Amino acid sequence: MPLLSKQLSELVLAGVSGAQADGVIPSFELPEGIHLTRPKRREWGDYSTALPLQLAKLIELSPVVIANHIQDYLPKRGMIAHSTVSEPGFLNVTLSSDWLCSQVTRVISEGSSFADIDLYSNQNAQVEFVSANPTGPLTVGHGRGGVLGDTLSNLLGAVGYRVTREFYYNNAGQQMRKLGESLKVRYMQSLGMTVQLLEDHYQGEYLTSLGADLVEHYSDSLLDEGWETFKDLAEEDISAKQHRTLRKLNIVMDVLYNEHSLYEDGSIDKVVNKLRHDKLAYDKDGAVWLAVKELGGSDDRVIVKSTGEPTYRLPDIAYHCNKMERNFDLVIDVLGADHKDAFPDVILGVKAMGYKADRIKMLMHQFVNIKGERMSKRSGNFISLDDLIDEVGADVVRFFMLMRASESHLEFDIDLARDQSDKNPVYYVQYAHARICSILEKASLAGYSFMDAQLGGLVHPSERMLMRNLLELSDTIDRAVREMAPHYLVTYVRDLASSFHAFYGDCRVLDDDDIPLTFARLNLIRAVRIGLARALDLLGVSAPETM
RNA sequence: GCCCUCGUAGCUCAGCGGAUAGAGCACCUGGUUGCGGACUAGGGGGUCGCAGGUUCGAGUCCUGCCGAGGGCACCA
Repeated sequence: MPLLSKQLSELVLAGVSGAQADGVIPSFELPEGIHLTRPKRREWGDYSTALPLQLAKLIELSPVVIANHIQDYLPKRGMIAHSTVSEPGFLNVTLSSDWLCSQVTRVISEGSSFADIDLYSNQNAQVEFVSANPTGPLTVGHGRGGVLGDTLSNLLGAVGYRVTREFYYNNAGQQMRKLGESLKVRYMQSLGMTVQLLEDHYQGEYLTSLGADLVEHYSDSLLDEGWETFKDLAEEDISAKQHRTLRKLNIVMDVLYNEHSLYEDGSIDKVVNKLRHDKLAYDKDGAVWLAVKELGGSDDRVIVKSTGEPTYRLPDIAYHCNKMERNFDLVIDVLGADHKDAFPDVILGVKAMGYKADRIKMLMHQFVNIKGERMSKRSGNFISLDDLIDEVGADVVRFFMLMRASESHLEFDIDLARDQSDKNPVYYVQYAHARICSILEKASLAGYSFMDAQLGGLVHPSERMLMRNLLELSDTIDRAVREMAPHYLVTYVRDLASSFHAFYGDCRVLDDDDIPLTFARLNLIRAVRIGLARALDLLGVSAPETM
């Protein structure tokens, strides 16, 4: 079904063109769509537009006069009950109750797909996120990227894309050698030998315990093995743990893409050769440089070190060329603030390779700051994503990670997150869902059936507000996708829960003295339940029937 | 020094160029002999960092400055 905003927009534009056809206002090219806002005061109706104010520049009439002309030609049947004009030139519309009720019926018949938008079907999207290297446990920062990427993927699915969730990891280069060496030291220490880690080795406790595990399984039989063996063992173990952590958050990747394969299949060489051939890469001081300035960027960068090893930029470019080869219509990189500055260089590199890189978008997120008395007991100031999930639960982690705009710093309040009371916004929303389930259960036991309900009479302000909020899900999804901003969905679901709780206080659902109203309200809350469940599902948060 | 993000109520944050800037928490006062009180109605609390500019209209766009975070490697 078309977006609520689009339907209204078309009606208003029909009013404009009607007025134009009669010569009441001059003719000009109509805009694609108009901007609607939810007015703050009830007497201004359900939606408002400042279109007359904007048109006043174009056509030399006062905004109020224009608004009145548009209003005269506004189609009044159907979704709009009536309209008003207010100073200094707003056009306000009020939705008809019958139309709202008909939409409740529609929501119930369409079920969980009621808000899906068929906008990008047959298009493929790829979302790359987390992309941690297999050198240690995932951090809470990875958690934010993970939840953002996964939820954005869900949203893309809701607008029709076929989505590939992808995790890119760097298992090549000197850092992996250091990982192997570090594990070997831990292994030897676990055998009682006196060896020390170097300063630039991986100091984490997880390698100590892995070293001990290796002693248990292999005794001292690995002593003659080189760092490569230990690297493989560490990589396997750490990767498995990373994905186990992600699975706890309901995140399952479709593709794991490793950097090493780009060396094996010649992609890296191909990039260097082509760039050199096109004079977009050159040799200097024994290294190969990418001519970023030539490409319109800031500073030239080394892509192959004088040691012959590529820097991370080169495989990144090759990897993104590979994405282009896979013909995705949309490619999104979810990156932390610490990695985002490399993105423009990669895009320039991809363009230099002859691809249309404007299909590639970046979703940047700021860091997570953990706040609270109850930090992890395990290790001082460092708390891993795994610890955090164990501490507060997956639903809370996902919800909290999505509460803020991604470009804002996120303060994760562990004390609030652990609080299983009304203070916690996750429970507030889930409680609304559970409450509805409880009423529906009670209704079912009392013998109410939903089949033949005539929906009407839902005219209480709380009912209207609830219906209106419910129907905004598709607009919310649309906007969240357009702006790559999943947090709009959190705002939506909190608003919907809030308007349900208000409705619950104002309007009793089960009322044996008014069966028609009971049926109508039962259907209303069934529809609201669908909306809550769908929004929570997109967020990757559970919608419990009891709590 | 240069680049990116952020700066809104005591705290954490929403706010799609429009009307009297909102929510949660905290604080104060009410509400259920009702379908789940994990609820709800109301109150106090604001120089939207500062200064210019664009606009009929700026928290929102532009410029400069201040502050916080991140980046500016032959690390990723």
